[in-house]
Amino acid sequence: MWSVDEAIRLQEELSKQVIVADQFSDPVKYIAGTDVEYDKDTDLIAGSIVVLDYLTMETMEVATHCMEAAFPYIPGLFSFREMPPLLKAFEKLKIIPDIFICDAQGLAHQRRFGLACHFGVTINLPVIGCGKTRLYGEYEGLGIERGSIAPLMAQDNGQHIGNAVRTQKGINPVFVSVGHKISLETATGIVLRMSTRYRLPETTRIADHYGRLAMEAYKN
DNA sequence: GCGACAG
DNA sequence: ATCTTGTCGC
Repeated sequence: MWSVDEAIRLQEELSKQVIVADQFSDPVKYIAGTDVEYDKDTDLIAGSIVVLDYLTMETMEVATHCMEAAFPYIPGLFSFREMPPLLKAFEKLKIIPDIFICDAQGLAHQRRFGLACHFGVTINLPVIGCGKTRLYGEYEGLGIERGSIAPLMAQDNGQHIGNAVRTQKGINPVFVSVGHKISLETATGIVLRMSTRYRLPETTRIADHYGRLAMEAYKN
């Protein structure tokens, strides 16, 4: 595997490849969600990818993969832990989605290379980062209404690296940032559109559900 | 040295 | 991530 130093060098190198402009087919047909489940008493992790019809939000395909975690959880090196099962699940997909939404950060990362960037650059497809909690960057003045947005600013150079987004009135925001081949504005709009009734986008919720099932099935 | 720290 | 039911508040 990678040493911590090697992993950081790789991030610094690959981060140069991130594309922050919209590069996907105009009428978006399929949107995917990714998530990774953990087992509480083993090292097993399950990667899960679900493909939804962008307009109807109907589930079109599910792909999962269970394996042993090969890298520890280190804030900032998260992708080295969760990428392996996600790539395995990706290889099983028959439908190639137009856009992915990862349950983690993209550019809103200390080296501007969170899991959403690493995954996106690796598969060379559009990816949005949508984390449940903040990793890097500061924000203030986020409104209470659904649809409120506050810029996430990097503390090291003041760069606008993401958005804190209120997907439901009075509920904690999610943190949206560019993964690859999409703009922050487009990414933010898509996350809001996919978060119709809950805090998290449907893509993430459904991926989480199937990941849980896959873990159970694998253990039995 | 102390606090922060995606899942 | 995970341990975990009812409960406080709008």
